[in-house]
Amino acid sequence: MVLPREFYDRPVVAVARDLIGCTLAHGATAGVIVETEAYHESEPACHAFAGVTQRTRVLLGAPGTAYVYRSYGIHALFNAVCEPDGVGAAVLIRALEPTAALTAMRGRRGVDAVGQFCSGPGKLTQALAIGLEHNAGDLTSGPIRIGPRPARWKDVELVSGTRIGITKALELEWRFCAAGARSVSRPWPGRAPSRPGGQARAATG
DNA sequence: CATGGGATTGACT
DNA sequence: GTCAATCCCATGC
Repeated sequence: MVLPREFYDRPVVAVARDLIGCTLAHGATAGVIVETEAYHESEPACHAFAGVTQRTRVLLGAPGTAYVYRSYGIHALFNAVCEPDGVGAAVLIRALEPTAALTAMRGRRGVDAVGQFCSGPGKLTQALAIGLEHNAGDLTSGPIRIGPRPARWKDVELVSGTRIGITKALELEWRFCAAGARSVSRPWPGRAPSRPGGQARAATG
């Protein structure tokens, strides 16, 4: 079961929220999405802010397409393109809770702890063997599959915060996470180390 | 054609 | 806490 193209043809922040709790699978490996960030051409942290280039062609393309790019020369980061064709917007998948083929993930990641398999945008692509060759692939018919929330994730509680690792548009609270998720990429911005959840706010919808 | 900058991670102090 | 690895892309000559 795969989410239809219409799911992605909506405001990117709504899609980022709704993707929490959904499943991401490639081959035998799979996990539940527990952390996302939204990016939109209207704000400068988005690659599409500067307009159409060869790099952003996919990002500005049809919703329900994979946008995979290399970060810091090392890591592949996976995004789901959103909003109508011609609008540059995508959801960055930042963390998963691993659910299938954990042995394969362990081998690819080279670490023992399940909590380290997919707790970051570069880690999950390595664990699921998602690479630049998947850029521009169709998420509704290709090898990478995003499915609806399993039953126990139907009413997942969300927290929101500001995005991570960027230098522009720092004020936007476009990062979403499943409350209590263990496999998150980084501590919540501004929270005290000894007080988990300190500045995280419950998402209103 | 040369250069600078990352939507990161892992190792080290 | 700091810092290097490493490469694609956008920009500017």
